[in-house]
Amino acid sequence: MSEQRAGARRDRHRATHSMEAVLTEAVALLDAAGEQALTFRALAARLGGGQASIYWYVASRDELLDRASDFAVESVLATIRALPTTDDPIDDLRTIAVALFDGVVDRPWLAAYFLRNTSVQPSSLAIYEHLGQQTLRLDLTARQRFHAVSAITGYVIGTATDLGQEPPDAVVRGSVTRDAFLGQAADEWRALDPDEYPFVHHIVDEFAVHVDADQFRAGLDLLLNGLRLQARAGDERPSRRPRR
Amino acid sequence: MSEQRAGARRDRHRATHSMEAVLTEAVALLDAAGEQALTFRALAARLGGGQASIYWYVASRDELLDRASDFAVESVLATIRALPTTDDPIDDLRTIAVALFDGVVDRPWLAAYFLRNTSVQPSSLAIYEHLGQQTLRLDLTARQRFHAVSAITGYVIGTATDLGQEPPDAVVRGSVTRDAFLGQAADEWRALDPDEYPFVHHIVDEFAVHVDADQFRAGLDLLLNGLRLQARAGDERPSRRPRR
DNA sequence: GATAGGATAGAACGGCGTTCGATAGAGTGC
DNA sequence: GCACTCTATCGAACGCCGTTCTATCCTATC
Repeated sequence: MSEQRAGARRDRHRATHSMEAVLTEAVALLDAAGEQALTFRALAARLGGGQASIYWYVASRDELLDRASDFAVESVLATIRALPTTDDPIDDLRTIAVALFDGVVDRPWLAAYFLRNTSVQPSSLAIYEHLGQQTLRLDLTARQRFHAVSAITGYVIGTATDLGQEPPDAVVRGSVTRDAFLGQAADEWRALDPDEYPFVHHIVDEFAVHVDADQFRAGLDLLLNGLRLQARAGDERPSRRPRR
Repeated sequence: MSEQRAGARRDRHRATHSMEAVLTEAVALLDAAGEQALTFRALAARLGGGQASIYWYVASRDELLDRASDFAVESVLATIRALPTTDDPIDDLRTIAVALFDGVVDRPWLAAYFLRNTSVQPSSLAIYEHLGQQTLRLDLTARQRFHAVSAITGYVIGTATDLGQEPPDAVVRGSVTRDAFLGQAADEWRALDPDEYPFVHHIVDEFAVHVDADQFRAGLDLLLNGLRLQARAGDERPSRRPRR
């Protein structure tokens, strides 16, 4: 019995991890307080072990960040895979883009991952492929398809990074509502010289009440309408097609 | 004379800075080796003084980064201000967007700044205003203009961040050309299962020879064509206009 | 039982941002 | 000429960070 007690006492300061546990806790830290909150000390504390142990699973903090990000992207990919398809490839592109946006906008660290590793990691490449397959159903050249998918991902990730910014101070703590915060920023805009900033004054009321998701959707529709136009142009010009 | 020598000796280990010198050297460090190369120790060494002195000009590293970024954006803004205008507001939007892209794509740290401070800093707000003024010449609602300008900035900054990534290893040192690097990535794509990745195989040849600036321009044109379409629709529907 | 290797941890190192207290020099009032 | 103030600078230290080194425990295998 004394040996058992001694063993139990030893176990108390000895933790057992696993790759999945490491990544899950890393994602939890990232979600809680952003990229800079992911430290080996904080992660080790969550796992109940020492910092050095984490190095058995990853070689560096950069690799930890990459693996944790890819881990999170996998769930976004699963969502996208489960989306239904319609007979309109443009609509399907929109659906996929919205799903990608939704999966990234609340996780700024994830957006940075997409921008960090362009099409190197398997999950992000799979998302790229999913978008691309919809363009195969449109009458476009290979180059136009390449450009279209790159444009969509650039727009989605860029906008998600922009809109995903956490408000500077106290909106998170609930002491200030999002509307109040927007209203304050709008007031600063209204204080600008109207002759020098006519556009800012023109849209400040829209800005004050805007919804991020609507803003994203509106820009996405501009892009997709442009793409639809391009596909129709290809459709109506038989000279671009192989001779019959 | 002995007093003069003593004074000169004292001056030798006493540096005099200025806000402009601090920001200039900070930008030089950022350009040379990216955001993480901007350390107070490295900056102090460049300025020939102590680290603590820098805190007289900025309160923190974050503020240093913000001020250095705004300092750099000012030159982009100057470029944009000097651009000529035509009778086609869409063309002018394109010109401004390209200038913004060019000013940001070679400076990943600048793109991060745009994503960090959405329309808080004066220079980026001025660029926003410049884009917006072109939309005032189009037949759109205030909301449509707000969405259009947000979409353009999101696309430009997002794409610039993406394409501005420095190649992982040795392209910078010149040991590997950009084409060879692209070719290697393309070969990895070609090794994927064609049934699972039909789109990647479809566009891999375009990817292997693509030019970043062309890719950006193509996506921008999709966005602007969508916007032109929207403006024309507003033009052709008098019911949307005030009754005569 | 002995042995090998998978898995864990303590302690330390150097680098980082930041703070503190001291102080040199330039300007000001008398 | 002198005391005083304010601007600008600096060395030294603190605490946190990623990372490494080394020692150890635990488990499976023979």
